[in-house]
Amino acid sequence: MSEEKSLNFLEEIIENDIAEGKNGGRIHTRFPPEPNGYLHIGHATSICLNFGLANKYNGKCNLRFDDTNPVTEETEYVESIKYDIKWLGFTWDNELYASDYFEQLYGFAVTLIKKGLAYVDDSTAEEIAATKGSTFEPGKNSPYRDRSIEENLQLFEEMRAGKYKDGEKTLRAKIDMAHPNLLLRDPLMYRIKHAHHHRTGDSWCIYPMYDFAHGQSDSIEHITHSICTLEFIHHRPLYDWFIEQLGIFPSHQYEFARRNLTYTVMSKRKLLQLVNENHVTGWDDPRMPTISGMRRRGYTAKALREFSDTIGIAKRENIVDISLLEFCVREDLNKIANRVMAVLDPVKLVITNYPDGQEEQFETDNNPGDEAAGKRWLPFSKELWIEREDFMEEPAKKFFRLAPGLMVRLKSAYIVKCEGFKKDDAGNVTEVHCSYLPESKSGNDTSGLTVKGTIHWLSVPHAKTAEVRMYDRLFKVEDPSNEDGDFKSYINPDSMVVLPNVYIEPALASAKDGEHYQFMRKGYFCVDKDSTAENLVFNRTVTLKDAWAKEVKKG
RNA sequence: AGUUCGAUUGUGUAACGGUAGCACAACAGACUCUGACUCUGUUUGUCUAGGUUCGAAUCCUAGUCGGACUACCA
Repeated sequence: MSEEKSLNFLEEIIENDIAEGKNGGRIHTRFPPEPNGYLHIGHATSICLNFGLANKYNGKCNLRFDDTNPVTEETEYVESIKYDIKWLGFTWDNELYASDYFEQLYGFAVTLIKKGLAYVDDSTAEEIAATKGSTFEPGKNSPYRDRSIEENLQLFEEMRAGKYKDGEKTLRAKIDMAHPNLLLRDPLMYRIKHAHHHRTGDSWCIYPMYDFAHGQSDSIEHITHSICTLEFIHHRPLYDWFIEQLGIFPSHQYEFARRNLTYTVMSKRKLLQLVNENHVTGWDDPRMPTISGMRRRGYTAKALREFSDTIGIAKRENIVDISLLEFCVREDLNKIANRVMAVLDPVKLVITNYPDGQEEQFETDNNPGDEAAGKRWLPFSKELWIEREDFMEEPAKKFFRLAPGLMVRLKSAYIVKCEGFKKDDAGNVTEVHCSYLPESKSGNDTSGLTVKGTIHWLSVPHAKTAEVRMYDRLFKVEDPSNEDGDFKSYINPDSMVVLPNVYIEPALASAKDGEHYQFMRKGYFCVDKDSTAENLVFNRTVTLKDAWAKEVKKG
């Protein structure tokens, strides 16, 4: 496969810029999160994009926290964001903060005042909103719009000095109240907030608006390609206006369409609701589309990067099928996860012709696709646990498992033939009775038989137990945000089903937090951080593809 | 209404005037000591209407549909 991978539209722009010698061929991107929440899969895409582009074109990528709103931002979020980026496999060139530029930004504001391009406004928030106009109506000039430069300078200085209360005054850019782009109708540059900032403490009581900080921060850092999502496209003319009036480095912003995923929600507001209203256990609940949640669920960084690569990047609205994400997760886990046996819904299998009290050990591959993963031993005895669904009293068509008269291979052990079963008064099968073929021993099979089915099993006296949390998609509908009514009414009630007593191989008892396993024929699972010495907890990361389930569905 | 971005199979993304391709999903089959993995094959697409051209997903015109914008949030 030597075919060239085609370029996405950002790579095309970058390669053109390099070809034309723009910025001396230098490429510098940045990832600019606000430290007011946890990163989600949408951010992961942006991280992969920005860091990936820098890597590909031998450039640099900064991590810059856009921390211009002290009320919502916290150091805790800074730490979680840094952790997630590192975990995803990326390293930033500089760790920066918009708050590092507060003094410089203040200077920019003074410059604009002196050029007659900014003014202090005494209007209230309501008055400003009321005079903003609308998409079909121009706005009205503020009565304070024509204050003298000297007066503006003095008032702005007093704002900084703490002479005024929150909301009493703002600094606004003097652009055009009739501009067709609402964002250019004298946008706010500074507001008063007597609030403690996570980094600058109490040294400021005025804070720049995002729009007055973001573009200039990029400029200060000499970012060549400032990449963000489409909803900021209307802000670009404003950033360009500030940059031009200030005569500073012309960073250029490029916008791409944010990625949406089926069966989930992505907005911070909605995710926050899920957490606050206890629909999930926290930001890192394995059902959350947060990076921390997916990590806990057992998704790997490699799978997330692969997913990001595969879905590509464009400008049209989209909703990516979550099965693609799941495919990427399986693809990676298939390579790295050791196979083990676990019986989730047990029924006892008794081998009638196996001697009482006899035990054997069978050797089996940890990963048949990876010799280096090694082998392990499985204890075997007369009584085994098997999966309840692997037995049918009256077998369906194409059912290749156990039913009276049918044979299966016990994985890595013997071929057994079902001779009968026992039921309780309620009609539930309590025991399956089989005979085994001693000459069919795995690895040394002289029986000459081939059976269609192979099932997993666990020796009753040797099996240990664990708690298993079976996760499924969080919502019942593809696009919960687009349905009528409250998105939360579409939560999947079965998104987490806890199995408190699952049988596992004895070797699994020492599994460690975060380890990935494939429970053969059942799916990929990982050890949850809630595990204790007494109670091991596994999360189901994702199921295996299941052709039989499809067959059953078809009826 | 204004500004602005967009429209290629069920989903995502290519094709840069010259055979509409790739991945996922779906379907059919092969293989299988995991009904997994792997492999093979199949179905489904250029928003509409005009125009330019030997030739249009691509260029032009007009329309249609969808998104975003009217926070002292980012």
